[in-house]
Formats: sequence, structure tokens, C-alpha cells
Amino acid sequence: MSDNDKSAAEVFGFFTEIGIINQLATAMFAKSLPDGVHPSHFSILNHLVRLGDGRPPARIAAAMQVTKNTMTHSLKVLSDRGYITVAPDPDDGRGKLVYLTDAGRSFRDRAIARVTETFGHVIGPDQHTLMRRIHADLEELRKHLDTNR
Amino acid sequence: MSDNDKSAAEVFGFFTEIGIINQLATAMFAKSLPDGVHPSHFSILNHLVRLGDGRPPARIAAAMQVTKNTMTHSLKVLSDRGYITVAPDPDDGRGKLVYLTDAGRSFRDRAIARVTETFGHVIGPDQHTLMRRIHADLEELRKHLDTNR
DNA sequence: CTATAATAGTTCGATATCGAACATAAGAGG
DNA sequence: CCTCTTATGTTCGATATCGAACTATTATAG
Repeated sequence: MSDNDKSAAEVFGFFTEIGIINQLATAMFAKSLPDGVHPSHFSILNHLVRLGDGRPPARIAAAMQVTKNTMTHSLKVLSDRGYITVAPDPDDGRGKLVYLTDAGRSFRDRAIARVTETFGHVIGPDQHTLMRRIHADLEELRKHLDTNR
Repeated sequence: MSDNDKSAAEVFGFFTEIGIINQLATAMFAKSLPDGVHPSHFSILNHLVRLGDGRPPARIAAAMQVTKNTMTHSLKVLSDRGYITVAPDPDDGRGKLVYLTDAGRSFRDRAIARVTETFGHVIGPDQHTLMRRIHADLEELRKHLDTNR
């Protein structure tokens, strides 16, 4: 095997591990969320709580790394459940703005409690140490990929 | 914020990084594959090349961490494209066995070349070093999650 | 100003994935 | 043998996501 092949295999193996971890974590996450609420929906609520609501769908879509049409769909689900409201942007005739409702905020809080509970059973001190050890590297890699895609 | 909250936030942040990296890598991967071939389809071909074909769908599904019905669908796609053949298992009336075709093998080889090319533009020596540094930790975490899910 | 380009959100059609329910076949216990 | 349980693959209905095309609005260039 050439050096080139070897490094390709390494890269491939690396992203395979990432993919499996992501899948296992997402599955755990999904199971700890109540009926019919998808992890992506929760992420939107969490994003709005952390960075503030009153944002346009396009910006949320960019932050979540999904397309605008996916965001349209997700916002419709959240709106039907009463977790957000979507209003026209008074300053831009094309745009809309997304606001959290009280139900949305409290749902997010309850979800966090349940997810914390679930992960607490699986993530012990050793895993915690491991995560802290490599977090900075992951962040750097994420930024690199995001910039150079 | 309590210690409990803090550690929950750390875990959350960690898996968020994993999720974003996975998404960026998968998107790059998908774009470097030819028309209509999904990363998951490629992974099945790659799995069969590396570990040998003549395997039942159920085992492939378990290895790929997807449900059996998803595997049924993916195998149909690969079969329609002529990359695999699926035959009944002579030793088990319920089962089937999946075999690679020559077209499947050569498609996999070409795909690897294209993917290597694409990632070569983005993954430099620094990223390579980083990946090697944390690969063992990721593997350990993956095994832990897989065992304790 | 006006024409062209860029942006926001939506709609349409397609695909990957899942959970639940099902039919068939193999295995285990009595 | 016969029954109960388990395993394999499929079908059905639902959901998340994407790419492409579209409408409406804003911004930019000449």
C-alpha cells in the first residue's frame, strides 16, 4: 500500500469512527426525547434559547447546517406544537422572525433534564476525561472543515 | 451552574462537535460520489470488499448500524444498479446472501479514488496529525457507547 | 430610475431512514 | 411430534432531508 493509500485509509477510518459515535449518540438522544420530537427540532429550540430568539429562518438554517427548505419544514413542526411563533420581519418584506413561546422554553428545559439523565447512565468519569482531552482538537478540526469545504 | 449542569453542557458540546464534523464530512463525501449513490450505499460495498461478501443482509445491517428494513431498501438500490446480487441462503430457508459483482468492485475502487482526491484538498498534514492523535480515544469512546447503549 | 443580481422563504419530487406489524423458517422444551 | 420462542426479510406508513425550481422582495450597477 502506498503512503497515499495509507493516509486515505486513515482519514476514512477516522471519519468512520466519528460517524458511528454520532449515530450512537443521536440514537440515545432521540430515545430520551418525548414522542415525535426529533433531535433536530430540539437543537433549534436550544439554539434559540442560547443565542436569543427573534432570528430569521435563514440564519437558523445556516447555523444548523441544513437547507432552507428543511428549516421551513422543521419550523412548521415546532409551530404546530406551539413551541415557537413565526412572524413577518417588519424591516424586511421577504423575511420572517422566529420567537420562542413559554411552552417552547419549558419543553427545552424538560428535554435537557431527560437527556442529561439518559447520558448520565452511560458517560462516566473516564469518558468525561476523554471528552475533555480531545474536545479542543475536535473544535479545531470542525473549524477547518467548515472553512475549507 | 451546578457541577451536574456543567458536565451535561460539556457532554452536549462534545457531541455537537461530533455531529457537525460528521455532517461536513458526509456532505463532502456525498458530493464526491457519482450521481445518486448515497454514502451509505458506498459503505455497504466497502464493507463487503473488506470483510468478504456472501453475507446475509441482517449481519450487514448490524455492522452498518441500520435497521433491517433500511438494509432491504439499500440492497435493492445496489442490486438495481448491478453492483451486487442477492441469492437465497441454501442452508437457511429464511436467509439470503449478498454477493459483489465485478461492476460493484470496480465502482467501489473508482469511488475511493474520487473520495481520496476530494479529501486530499481539505485534509493537510496538520489535520492528519490531529486525527492520528485522537483516533485511539475516539475508538475507545465508540466501543464504550456501543457496549453500554 | 431602471434593469439586473442577490436573498428569503416556499413548493415539489425524490430518497434514506425508522418503527411497527407481518409471514416464513429455524430452534428449544416438553 | 407439537408448541413457543427467536430470527430473517419484507411491507406499510411516517418523517427528515435534500436539490431544483419558483415567487416576492431588496440591493446594486449603469
